[in-house]
Amino acid sequence: MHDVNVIKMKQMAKAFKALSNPNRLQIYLEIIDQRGKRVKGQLGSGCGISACIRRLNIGAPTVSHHVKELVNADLIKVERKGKYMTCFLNDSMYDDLGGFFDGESLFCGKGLLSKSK
Amino acid sequence: MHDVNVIKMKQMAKAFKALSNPNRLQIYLEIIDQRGKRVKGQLGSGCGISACIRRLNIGAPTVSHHVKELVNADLIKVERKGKYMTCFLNDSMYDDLGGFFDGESLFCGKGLLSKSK
DNA sequence: TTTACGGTTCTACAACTATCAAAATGAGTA
DNA sequence: TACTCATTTTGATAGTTGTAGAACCGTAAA
Repeated sequence: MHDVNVIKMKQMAKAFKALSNPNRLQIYLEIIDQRGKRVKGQLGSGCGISACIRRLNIGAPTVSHHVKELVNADLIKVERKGKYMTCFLNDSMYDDLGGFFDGESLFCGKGLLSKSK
Repeated sequence: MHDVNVIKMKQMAKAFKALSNPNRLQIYLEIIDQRGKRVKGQLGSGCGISACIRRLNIGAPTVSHHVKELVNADLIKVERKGKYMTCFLNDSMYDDLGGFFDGESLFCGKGLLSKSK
């Protein structure tokens, strides 16, 4: 009886996990901050990875790993421009996460859990 | 130069970590679902722990552990009613998390990270 | 082509996490 | 008091995660 909600919930848990590490959360915030946001199709300025590496107190391999996790959780997208890597916010996931806490969520008050009674 | 935002961000990371486990997320959703919500001061029906234990496929000690983590992350509150334990949503944290993703957050576009340039 | 640089992959390890079983606690009830 | 039930604590274990170091890959500039 696999509900669409169950899938979405797993996706949410994955996103929360990606945001649960302070360094990863900072990277995510930096990406939001650098206006890689609300520019579907045509990309905004985005956020360079090397900037993150410089600002955070962790090594390049670790940042690379974190970025991969954020991509894997659908929170951000990355794009290669020649030698450089730029990160952009995934707007739809950002919106989904916002919807999760707005009291109108698919998850609250119906479906998923309440059906098991 | 410890900002209030830095503290808040750590709190957020902690909350996300608490929600990053699927079972814990389900418990949280169940607590929202059972109307332990929007009833400041006077508590709603809340969510019994034994109900969670029955519905989730994990043992009582594990549920107890998860509930403690949710409390520790300020996501929920618990109250003993005689023999039973009841969980209630922490509204202010719920709102904070919602605010995180609404584009108006303290974290976006100013403070915290942008100040480092 | 050689060099430099941005970023990745691989490997390893310490620290942490989820889970269970068993024992303990605590509150109501007989 | 003794008994029962709900929940917690303790202890153990299997698995996961964050991180760094070393080596590597791709691109661009000299």
